[in-house]
Amino acid sequence: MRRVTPPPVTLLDVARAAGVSKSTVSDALQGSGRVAEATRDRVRGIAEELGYRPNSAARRLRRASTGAIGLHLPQTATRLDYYMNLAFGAVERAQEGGLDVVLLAPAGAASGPLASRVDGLLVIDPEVGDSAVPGLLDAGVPVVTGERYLGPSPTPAGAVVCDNAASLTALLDHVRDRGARRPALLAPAGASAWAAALRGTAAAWGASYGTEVALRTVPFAATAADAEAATRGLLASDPGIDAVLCAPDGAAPGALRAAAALGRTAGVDLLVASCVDGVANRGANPPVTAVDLRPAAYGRACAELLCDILAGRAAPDTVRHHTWALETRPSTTGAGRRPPH
Amino acid sequence: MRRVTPPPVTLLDVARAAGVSKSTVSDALQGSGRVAEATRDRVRGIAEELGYRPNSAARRLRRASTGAIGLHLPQTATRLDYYMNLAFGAVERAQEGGLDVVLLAPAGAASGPLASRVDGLLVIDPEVGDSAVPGLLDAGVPVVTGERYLGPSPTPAGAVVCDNAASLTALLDHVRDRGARRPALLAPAGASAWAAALRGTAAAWGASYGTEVALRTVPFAATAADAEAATRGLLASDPGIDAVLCAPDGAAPGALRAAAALGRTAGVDLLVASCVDGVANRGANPPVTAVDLRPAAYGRACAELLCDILAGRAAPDTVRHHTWALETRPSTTGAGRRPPH
DNA sequence: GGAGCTTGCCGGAACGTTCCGGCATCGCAT
DNA sequence: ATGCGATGCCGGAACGTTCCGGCAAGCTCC
Repeated sequence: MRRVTPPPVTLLDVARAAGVSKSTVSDALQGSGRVAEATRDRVRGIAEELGYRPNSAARRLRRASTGAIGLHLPQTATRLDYYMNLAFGAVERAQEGGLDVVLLAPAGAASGPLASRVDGLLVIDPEVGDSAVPGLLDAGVPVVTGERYLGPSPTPAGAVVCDNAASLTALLDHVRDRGARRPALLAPAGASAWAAALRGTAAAWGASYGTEVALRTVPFAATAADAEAATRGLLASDPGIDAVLCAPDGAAPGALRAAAALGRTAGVDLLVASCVDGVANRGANPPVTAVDLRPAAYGRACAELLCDILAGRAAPDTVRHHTWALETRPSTTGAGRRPPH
Repeated sequence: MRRVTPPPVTLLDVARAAGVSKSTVSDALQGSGRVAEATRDRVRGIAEELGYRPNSAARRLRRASTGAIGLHLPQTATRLDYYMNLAFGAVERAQEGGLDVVLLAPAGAASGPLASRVDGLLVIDPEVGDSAVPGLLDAGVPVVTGERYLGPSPTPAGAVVCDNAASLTALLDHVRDRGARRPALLAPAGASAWAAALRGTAAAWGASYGTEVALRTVPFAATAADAEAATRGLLASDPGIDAVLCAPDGAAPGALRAAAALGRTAGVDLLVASCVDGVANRGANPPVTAVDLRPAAYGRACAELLCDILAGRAAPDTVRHHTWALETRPSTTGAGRRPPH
């Protein structure tokens, strides 16, 4: 069997091997202090040769920083590949800044002394109803939220926001352009900034066109079954509806099912679109038009802002904007047009 | 503005407040050493009152353990909610053992001194082609893999495996039971244990029934489009095929699309099932029969094994088994039966 | 040629915890 | 009384790093 503990090489080992003091080694490797270039190179070489790996616990203790950031995702995230993409984007960017990302349990409560385990926190789509969020905002470390937090009290140190009003408007304009006159919105429940923006925008858009966007509330992470039921209800109470915009990721196929069951042709008779893109939309039949929030890039942006704040490169209370893209697919072909291909 | 640094309470502060030494405080809080019950309670109370939070960097330095485990997911995982569920299961269980989970970047290469940042590693569905895996197996910390690693060299300290042969057999038996006589398998590319088991099982099952299970290779994390193309190809080359088992998560809707496009009725004319359950299957039209690998429980099991190994409760080289469940849905109703409901 | 500056390096303290050995004190049996 | 083990607590060292003050040696400049 291999050695259980291949004895770790410390700074002192390198120092001895190089015939200098540990301070010099530290300075040489860190690029700090005053060290002759020749010495620096020599020390670097020896460290490399010995396979020196700095002990991160010691470093963290001394520097009073943990070298890690926490990532909190909505409790309901587990069904959405959207958040997986976002998480990996964040990990990638954090790594570039030398930071680890520790995944926080959605339940959140039982975790220990958060402040001593992470230097900062990424809180994605914070919902007012999420009991873990206040604790996170108050953990004593800088917090960057993905989307704003609408709850009371502690202001996060930063936020990266999407222009949800603009994206829903674009979606509504798009289905209108494809012939829809009575669009409906399956709006997410809960008090997230996203949900609030969508509801407000639907009302505003309706007002500006002299029509009203029918609203139906579905769970934050609605399933296809939720969307199907909501769509059936919607069409039952108002058969004139000719487009269903489905807010949550992954639920749009349910709207397609409802359409089929009610004898409507999705994409022609009844346009269907989703406010969040994801694998379920691309794989649906027909594929569903959606707003691509570019989750990986979103994750990167959040991590980047947190890195910048931690490094003092960005002021606290910085707000940055993240851009989206409209992915047009056959589910919004419209009656007057031939389906592509 | 709030104080930037609400001065951290150390062991020494508690000791002073309690009128004892720091050793006693440490012993009292850890439950170690010999401390009078009365003292222990008093110290606990004071620590609580002062809001004492142990500094994890110091603790880790002293204990020579990091208090964290790393989690590596396949590079292609970002599109699959399956891995998100698995990850959260692992986080939950790790937290019960007092461990943080740090998410490793799929690319993996650029990471620093892994061994000093984590006490152990979870490597899920390790593919031979994944260049990050050998480095992880050789990082000098215990590794638990989810599914076996088929590559050469370093043996992981533990593994949690699924009986993929049994689950695919169950799926094949199920479609046969529903009338299918010429099932086909959309098998994943790549050299993972999962892919290997599926191929082997398909061959064995075919042999035992005197028929041959047609094979078509699709990417490890195939999209619906991949599955659609593969299904078309399959049916073109052999129109007698009456069931398509789609290995990768999220791809089965493509098989449904292909069926529709070729004038077959999915669930009746052509049975469709998936070897991995996920939101895409549940939301498809019709919903797709699948093997539920219970990813959250799987993640828990992996984390639990690693915790046990780290705590010395499980021997190195332990292998544990994880159970699956067959989720029967309308996509495999079969010709002879009425679709449910 | 001495004052004053810069350069290159070093020693030691500190970060906050855990853990080991040691020292009183006390009770109990001899 | 004396010995002795158990109990309760304490002091100090150690973990490996960073960072600050300091000290020689060499340089410049009048």
